[in-house]
Amino acid sequence: MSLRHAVLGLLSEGPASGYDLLKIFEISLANVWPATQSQLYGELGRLADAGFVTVVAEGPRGRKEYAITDAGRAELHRWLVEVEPTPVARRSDMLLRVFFLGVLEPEEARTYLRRRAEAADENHRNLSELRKVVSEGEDSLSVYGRMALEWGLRFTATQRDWAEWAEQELDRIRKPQGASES
Amino acid sequence: MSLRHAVLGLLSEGPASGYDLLKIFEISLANVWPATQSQLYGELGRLADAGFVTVVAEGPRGRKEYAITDAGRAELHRWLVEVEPTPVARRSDMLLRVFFLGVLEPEEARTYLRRRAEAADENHRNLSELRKVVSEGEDSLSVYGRMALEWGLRFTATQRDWAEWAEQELDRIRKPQGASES
DNA sequence: ATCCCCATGTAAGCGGTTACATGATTGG
DNA sequence: CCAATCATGTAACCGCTTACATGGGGAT
Repeated sequence: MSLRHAVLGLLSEGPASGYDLLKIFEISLANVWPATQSQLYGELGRLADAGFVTVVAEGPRGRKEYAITDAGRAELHRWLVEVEPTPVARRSDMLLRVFFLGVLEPEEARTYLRRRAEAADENHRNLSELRKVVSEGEDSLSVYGRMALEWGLRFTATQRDWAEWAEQELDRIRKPQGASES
Repeated sequence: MSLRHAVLGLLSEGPASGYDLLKIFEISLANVWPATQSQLYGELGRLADAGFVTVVAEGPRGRKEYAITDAGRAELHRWLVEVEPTPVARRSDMLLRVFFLGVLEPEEARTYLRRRAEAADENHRNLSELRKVVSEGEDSLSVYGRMALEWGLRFTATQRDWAEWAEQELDRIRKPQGASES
């Protein structure tokens, strides 16, 4: 149930409409907690029912501006300090495929790992670009967002290095210990 | 829809019952693709309907032994070589919290990051232990399982290092560039 | 006999994705 | 006036989690 806390977190910086929040999700939280329009409006309704947010203004086109309440702030704080984060990579179909590499031809397995390294490297480059773009901005979200971005950079680098190592490892597996050529 | 391919992958090593598969999930795939009993039996039924597996034997207590079919093997192969793996860490409530570290007292934020480092280190130690346990075993699942385990080791180490870096970074954020003490 | 393990199944609920649906307002 | 954008909402579906439910068979 993190979407609700993502919303509370964003509203803790100031009031916003569902539409505003959606934009913020797209530009700044997209890489850590993507949310769809559908989900967002639903959650805002539930948050209002629970008393964690209230409608503070109504604008044109039925626009509703929400603000966080004291109860909402308390809930956000509780989530931040008391709730243990869920393990990051609990499910990975990328690693699941690794378990079954044995059913592939050696060449196919190699290609798979090679592609993992390339994909990781591409992600890494994209994040590097993103860092340049967001390097200004002294608001809280930007400052801590860069901290999260650093995680992404390190993570993708690790992923790339592992995939390259694993590709090497394939040879070791097929040509075991004592094997000498010729 | 990776559960079905996890099942196909396991059955590609030989026939097994739902119960057998459940045990294998618990001991070897638990860290990459956990599955519950409930899910597993449902999926086996659907796989049979789709013609990817068949019941090859019935044992005591209603036990049904499933084997993969040629169509199942083809589907497994297709999934392995053609389907792009989904990005590993698409959602992270651990990183989501990082975005909102600004709402906490400096001391609380520091505690949060410290705990991340500790948790990562603990995971790292657990995986190191696991590696000792599974270091034998020359079957395909063990060999490639160790490759996946190496990913876990590198990943948890990166996570720990990042959290330690981020904790340092907190100071830099609160005491900006030109600030001198006294 | 009894207890533990083997063994399979069903149902409710939750969060997320995709698609559908509608309409107002503003800028060129 | 027309298009793009603002703006909110509903419904169907899918996979995962938790809990419930039932019963047979082997070991001591």
